[in-house]
Amino acid sequence: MNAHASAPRFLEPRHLELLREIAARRTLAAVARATHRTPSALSQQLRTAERELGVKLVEPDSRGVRLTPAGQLLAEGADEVISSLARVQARLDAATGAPRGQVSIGTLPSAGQVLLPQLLHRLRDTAITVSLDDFDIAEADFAARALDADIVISHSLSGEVPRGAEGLISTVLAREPIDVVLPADHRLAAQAQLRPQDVVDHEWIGVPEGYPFDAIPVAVEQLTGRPVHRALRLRDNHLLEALVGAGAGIGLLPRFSTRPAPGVVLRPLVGVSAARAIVALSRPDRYERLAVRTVTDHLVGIGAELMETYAAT
Amino acid sequence: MNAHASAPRFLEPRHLELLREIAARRTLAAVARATHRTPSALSQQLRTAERELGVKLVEPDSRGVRLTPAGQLLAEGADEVISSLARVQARLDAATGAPRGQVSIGTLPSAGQVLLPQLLHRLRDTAITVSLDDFDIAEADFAARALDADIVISHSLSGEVPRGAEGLISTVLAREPIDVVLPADHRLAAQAQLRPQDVVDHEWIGVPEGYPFDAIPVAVEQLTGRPVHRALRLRDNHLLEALVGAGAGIGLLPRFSTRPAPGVVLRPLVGVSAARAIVALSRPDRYERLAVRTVTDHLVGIGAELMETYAAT
DNA sequence: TGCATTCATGTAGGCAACCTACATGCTCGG
DNA sequence: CCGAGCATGTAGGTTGCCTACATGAATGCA
Repeated sequence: MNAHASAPRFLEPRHLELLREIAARRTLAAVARATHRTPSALSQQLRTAERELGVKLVEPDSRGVRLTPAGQLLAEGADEVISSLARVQARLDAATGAPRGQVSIGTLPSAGQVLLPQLLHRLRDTAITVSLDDFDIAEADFAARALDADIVISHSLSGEVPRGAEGLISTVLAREPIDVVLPADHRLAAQAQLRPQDVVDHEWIGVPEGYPFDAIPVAVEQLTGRPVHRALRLRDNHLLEALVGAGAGIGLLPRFSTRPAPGVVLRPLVGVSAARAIVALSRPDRYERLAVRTVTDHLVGIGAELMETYAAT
Repeated sequence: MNAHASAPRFLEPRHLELLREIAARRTLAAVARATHRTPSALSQQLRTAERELGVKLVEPDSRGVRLTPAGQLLAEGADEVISSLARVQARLDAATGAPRGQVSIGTLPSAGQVLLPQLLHRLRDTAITVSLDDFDIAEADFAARALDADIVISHSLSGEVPRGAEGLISTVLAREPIDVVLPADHRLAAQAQLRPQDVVDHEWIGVPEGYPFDAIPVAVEQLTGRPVHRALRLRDNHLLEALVGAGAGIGLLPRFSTRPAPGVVLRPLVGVSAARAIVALSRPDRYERLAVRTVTDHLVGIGAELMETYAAT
């Protein structure tokens, strides 16, 4: 653990980032998958880092590896260094005028559907390119995606920031009402708006437990003191809409991203808090990049336009 | 100036440092000399940096180069990044227990003579190695040496920090009286201490103009209103002492670093400020390194011991 | 208690990056 | 007008990083 061979002038950001990734993902293989490299490459990098620094950075730990205290220290320092690098780069980009580079976005399908077409339009003729991933997951899992993507478009019904997003930069893009979706010939369709006691005794099509939308039927149950019967639990909004149209029950859909099909109608739900916050999440060091900030700013603008559009109607 | 080819994940510290060096040294050839590389290597690095960033960083400027605004921006950012890297490294070193690496010291010969033997002794059995350079130069030139060395041991008669050392970390290591050196059989040798009017009319052996010690005869001239006659101007203290012993005149020597030869004696000079501050200078980013701080701390300790030793006698 | 899965790590070879040596061309000063 | 000093280009060697593949260890399930 001695015999350090002519250490390079600097601690290498490459190594720091690797350590941070290991700290976050717990296993070399996971880091390798996330960074599109082989575990072998990472293992070799670790060894050269250890050789350069003269310290052990990882230890075997059952099936995987564990950071040594020294490794952990560097992993923590990584944020500081990488943020500083990104800050300088951002200043350069700002001076050069045009932010550049690839911004990776992970998004809910429903929110992405209304936000991203506009975004791509706005990014046309800029040096920013976008890579996309989409997923529909439990509220608490959105934060984990901020490891992979520069910006995660998530939603929260519990407040302004999704659970688990502590330590992330979170920006509210819009507040979107969640409406009740009914067959057009449903008895309740005659009412302009619906109260909890109107809907509690009908057959529901819900979402899996832990999914944000589930907060609404839960609130209805608490308010009325009666159980909501969820006949089905689905993730995909369009599938749900189709089933509602087929008379399988009533459901909930976000207002902006739903253009009701002929057989169904949307009705506002009043008397419980029935809205979601659409929130962009970023890890602080990723948010230092000007391109990332720029995209986030655009998303804020698009969200504001969206709310205006619907407020006007 | 477009067509950026898959920029690496990070701004490279290597490039930032290069730009900072160019900002400081004004010419590629000078940087090449200072970093022991060829100008060609630097030129190529610049081109790759420009390719990666998609910005021109330098422009031809008469015989040399000049940083573009973008280059200047990055050169300024370099301090931030490199300091941050060094800070993390310092934390690692502190945790590992032992600071490591090479610390380059540039020093005055006289101060080095009394400080460095002790320093090397203290660094025995540590992982710190020292490289040395020595020079005897004008007070205002010491700061420039902080570009090359991690620690510059300099001195100032004008105050606590040498002129030109703004922006550098400066640490006072010791205050050393400057005594008058006389032939042992000189008439003034009978006095325990000497006043300006005692010495002004004798033949002096001085230092080149601008050198710190010259401040003392200048003060004597101002105080007495009479000119000091400098028969010779020398840099080397031992040479001066030998010539004083040979009766060529009287001179000034720092007390700690002079062990008077048989034929000469030292006498304190009172009535003017006759002392120098021995000061360690470091560029802030270099000072972030734990090894550099450790060596500086040792120097402070050695300086304190030195003053105690002389106060006791 | 096997047996497949999931890790980490080692080796060999390709590919790109960096540097030196050398040559060329430009700019200034005598 | 010529030489000194500087930047830049090219060719070639060396090093470093990564993939592909093989090995070995630990885990969890039948």
